[in-house]
Amino acid sequence: MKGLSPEEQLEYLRRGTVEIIEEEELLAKLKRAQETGRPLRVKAGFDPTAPDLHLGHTVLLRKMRHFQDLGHEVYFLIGDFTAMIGDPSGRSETRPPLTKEQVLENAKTYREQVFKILDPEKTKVVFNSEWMARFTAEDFIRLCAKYTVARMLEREDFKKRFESGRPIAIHELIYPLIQAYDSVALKADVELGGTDQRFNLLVGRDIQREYGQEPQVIITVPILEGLDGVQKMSKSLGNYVGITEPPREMFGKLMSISDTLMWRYYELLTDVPLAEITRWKEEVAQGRINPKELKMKLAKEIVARFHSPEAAEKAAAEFEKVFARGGIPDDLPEVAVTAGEIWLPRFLKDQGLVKSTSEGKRLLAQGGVQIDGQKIRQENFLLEAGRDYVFRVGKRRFLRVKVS
RNA sequence: GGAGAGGUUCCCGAGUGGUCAAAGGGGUCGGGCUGUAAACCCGAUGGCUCAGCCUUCGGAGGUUCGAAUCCUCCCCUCUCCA
Repeated sequence: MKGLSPEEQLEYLRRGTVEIIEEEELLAKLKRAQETGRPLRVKAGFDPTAPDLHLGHTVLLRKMRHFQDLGHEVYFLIGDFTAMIGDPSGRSETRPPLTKEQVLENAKTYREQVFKILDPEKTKVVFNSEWMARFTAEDFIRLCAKYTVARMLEREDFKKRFESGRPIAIHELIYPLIQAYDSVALKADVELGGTDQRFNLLVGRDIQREYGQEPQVIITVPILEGLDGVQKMSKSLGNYVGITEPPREMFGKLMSISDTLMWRYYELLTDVPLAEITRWKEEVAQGRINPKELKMKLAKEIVARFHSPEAAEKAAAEFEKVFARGGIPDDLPEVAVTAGEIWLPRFLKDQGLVKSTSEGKRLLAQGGVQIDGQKIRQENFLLEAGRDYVFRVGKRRFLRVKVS
């Protein structure tokens, strides 16, 4: 990777980005890095409140990794100081401030998860409290003096709120300045962020200039759509694939995405060459490839990355068995019970297969409950001694019941 | 500080004294069709010891045979004026 020319590096980095401001500057920096042998300092900030990473976060992490593969230095910035302020980007609810212990705990989780993608050798984890905690009131006012209210109000959401008379707390206006100052403190050459960070990243350029530094290049990456294909992937929307999820879950979730979304995931979550993806699209359009095959391939690749190739193969085989051939999973949860007549709504609830007896009744009535492959609709069932039954509720909930 | 609007079931949003566990839409779940894709069709969507009962309409009281709907106080959000 290090053998690439600056032009080739730029090409490599361009994939899956929305915007690079400015490309010429990046090229110049890449050239200089190669000439001087001094790698670029690449920064990306993370909020210490959300240490549970999902595939959406990995779009950015992968871009960071790309820089590392090219020999550059990545600063994984944990915004513990800024967490006290709360980034106003997007939502409006205030977040509770975190304690030092919580921050450290979250940072630990970050490290565990993030290095599934980043190269630990080339990653420097830093906290902005390192420099912000020492920031004096005087420093702070000097920083504030370098930007104007009018410019701050150029940001889309501030502008809208201001024009419609909705409140903008002053600390919200400060946030971009602090983030920008982080770039000064780190002497960042490049800052990466999602498209929703665009404005903040741009402020970083201005502030660096004010402090006599060469402005950072900013690179924005798309916000990944969640499993629904519409809204951004997020834990609270429940449309995410967490990177610590078990292989089976990961695989199943990825198989349920739409074909359109599959292309998007290929582009942003894998290193499959774009030319290859384009070719596949044509072959699918011509009916020469069943998109399902490509989706399996995608799911396998992602599971393999976060678990192992073996785990991926196993997940794929089991998926085929259970969903394509109507079989049952290899290892399903088991319970031992005594023989007798049971009332299914209660039984299903007690076994955790449904949330309430009412839900159990509903599913039964709707044909969503199977025992040994037979749809069961009546609420009472006789468990015979010495037999095993396999319960299936909905598409994916299974339970083996051993009766004695 | 003053004036006004509003807080409804996961979300949006109807509902102004009984026929309201509460319209409609979204989401979700189940079934059908499939490739656990999309689209589409059907159904469900508070809980329970389930033809009945219990708990829900910001909170606490009150009026009434009966309240999400009326009254009182409180909490919260928003708009306008200062």
